[in-house]
Amino acid sequence: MTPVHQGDEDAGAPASRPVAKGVTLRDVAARAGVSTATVSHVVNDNPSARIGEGTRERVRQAIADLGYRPNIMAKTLSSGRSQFIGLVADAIATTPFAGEIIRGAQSEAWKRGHVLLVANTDGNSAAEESAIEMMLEHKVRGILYSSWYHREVAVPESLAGHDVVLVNCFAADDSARSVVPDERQGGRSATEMLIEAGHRRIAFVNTTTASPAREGRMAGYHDAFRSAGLTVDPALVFDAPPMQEGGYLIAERILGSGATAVFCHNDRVAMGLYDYLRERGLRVPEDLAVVGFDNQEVIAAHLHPPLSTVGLPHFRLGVEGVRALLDGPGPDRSPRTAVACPPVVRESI
Amino acid sequence: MTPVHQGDEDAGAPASRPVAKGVTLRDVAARAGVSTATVSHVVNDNPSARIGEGTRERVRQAIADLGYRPNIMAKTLSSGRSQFIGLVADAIATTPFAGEIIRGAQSEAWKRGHVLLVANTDGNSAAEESAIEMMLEHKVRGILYSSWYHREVAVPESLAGHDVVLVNCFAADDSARSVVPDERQGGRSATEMLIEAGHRRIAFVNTTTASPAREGRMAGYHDAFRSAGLTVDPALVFDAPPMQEGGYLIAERILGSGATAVFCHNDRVAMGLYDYLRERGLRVPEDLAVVGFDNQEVIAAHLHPPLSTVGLPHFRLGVEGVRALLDGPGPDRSPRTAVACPPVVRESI
DNA sequence: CTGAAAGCGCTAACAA
DNA sequence: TTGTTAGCGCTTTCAG
Repeated sequence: MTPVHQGDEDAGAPASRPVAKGVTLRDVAARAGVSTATVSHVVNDNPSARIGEGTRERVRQAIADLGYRPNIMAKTLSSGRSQFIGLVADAIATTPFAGEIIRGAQSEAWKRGHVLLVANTDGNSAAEESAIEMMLEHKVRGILYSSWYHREVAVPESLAGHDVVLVNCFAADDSARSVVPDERQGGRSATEMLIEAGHRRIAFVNTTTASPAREGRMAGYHDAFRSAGLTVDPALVFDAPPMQEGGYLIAERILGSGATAVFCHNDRVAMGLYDYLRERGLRVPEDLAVVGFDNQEVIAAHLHPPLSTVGLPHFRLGVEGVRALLDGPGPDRSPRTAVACPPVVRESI
Repeated sequence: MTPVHQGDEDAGAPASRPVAKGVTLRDVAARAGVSTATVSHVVNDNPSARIGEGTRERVRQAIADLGYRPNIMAKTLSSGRSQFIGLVADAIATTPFAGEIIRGAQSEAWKRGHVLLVANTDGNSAAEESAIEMMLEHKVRGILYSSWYHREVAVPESLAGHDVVLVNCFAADDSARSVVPDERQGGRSATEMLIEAGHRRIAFVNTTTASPAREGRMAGYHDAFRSAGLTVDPALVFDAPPMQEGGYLIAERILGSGATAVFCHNDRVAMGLYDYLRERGLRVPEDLAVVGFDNQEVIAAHLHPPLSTVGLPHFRLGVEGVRALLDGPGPDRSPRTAVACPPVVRESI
């Protein structure tokens, strides 16, 4: 803002505006006529050192004039604690899911004055090793180990002895804290949307793949029936590969089962189902009410009609991950934190 | 691997395995009976200092025994150069696009021994400012400023004077180098797929939004006709909002135009078109051949039939971005690098 | 309320 | 071929 006179002792200062390059604490101290310690104190608002308002002001001015910017490396080295949190992800672009986890973690880390060191490994364990190595070299405060889909993982050897929290995944032996989506509640919510709309013959297309999602959503489906005083008809429960093709191919059997509504394991399956129905001239929700799972934006919100579904809380998973890391185990914190999957009502019911 | 005897002078070494915590260069030097300089040289394979094979081996051993891990902060501080590259993104999860850019950049940065500091701003300029500030504090070697969709941007003030390359975006005045997709060639490739399949009445559904994509793909569409010795029929060129709804609503007019094929501005438009056709009992490609643009995996690969399209080279955009940054302007490097958009042939033609 | 000084872990001349 | 020795920029007692 203000034109700056470079210190006379600094020959060859290039030009007009404040040069951030190489301005150190010492330079600021010199210009303000105080010691480096004092500058450090005002920069960090150190409470244990009361600085006079006048001095404080002079220092601020000097900082502004010089365009001073603290050197984090030096700060970290000197203080012994870094502001880095590592996040290793097995995917980053395959689905928006991983991206949401990263966004959540980043947002929370940011708020608490930390910065995220992200590495994606694409599931390659060599890449994973070097990512972890890199993070450790940067003296990260801890590591978030995440998966783009909810599953059990083996925590890498190299992470032993470090502060780790598993995000969207968990260790069989709970050797590390973890934050996961509440699949069961999600399955229940999905089913309840249909029950509340008056449906009784509600089919469920589960995935063919063993996974926490498969078990959890199934349990939730049962929960919903039970607490509504209804009973599940096993003839209404199907298995299909968790993708468009799966939904498309199972459609005929669903129609044949006499179901008036169907809860699909995920949005892609629902999409395949839509395709089949449309080809037969059938309408959603008049001929068949549909609810999905995942809330994959590209799909769910843009189908005809827009698909009611249950969201996977990836963003919050990221947030809770860094909280768990930064706040430590805590007294009332169980090793596994379950984050709710929110129902998203659109027009397919 | 091998049980370790902690140095006798180090009282209270906790236990069994090598403790990475707090092992410094000096510790290694002591154990190997050499100076810290020597250790530094072998750790960095410093060519300007020839170290005897014996010494080298002893040092390696000491490193292994102690579980030594270099402290990057100290290294950076001391050497004056960091290995960080900043990447500011305006989205990270909204579409897989941004994710691909990040993946590409990360992959290339990694190869060259650098680590990416990613920040997503969600288009919020306050967030952007603090992200940039953070990166500058970390003394990044340079900054990649990216957009999830191809567009013109205003390079933030705060980036002035720093090494910047624009990824998937560009500055009107070319004040910074940039790497962008070759929309024109993409549009041409899309059209050519159809021409080569024998189509002559090829409709084009462009977007209603002014953008490099709109201009470029349109130019490419014309290019393809021209070089095939054909002429464009203006009655076959439509505009529609670049989403499912757009494709769905424009479908009737396309059908009415007598086109046998259509090039859609993007995959989502193609998806909407598919919806309409299916409802009318029409078939792709028999009744209408369709090609999209973007190659949005979730959509294109899973439509019935799978959609032929043109890919947006996000991964390579990321790669080229860090190359441009690390390799500098170079002699034969123009301010804007265009990366090819590869045609992806599936079954809709 | 403010300053002096000893490092944090590593690199890079320069000596030996 | 290897060791000595200044720092890099900042934090943090401990004095004054």
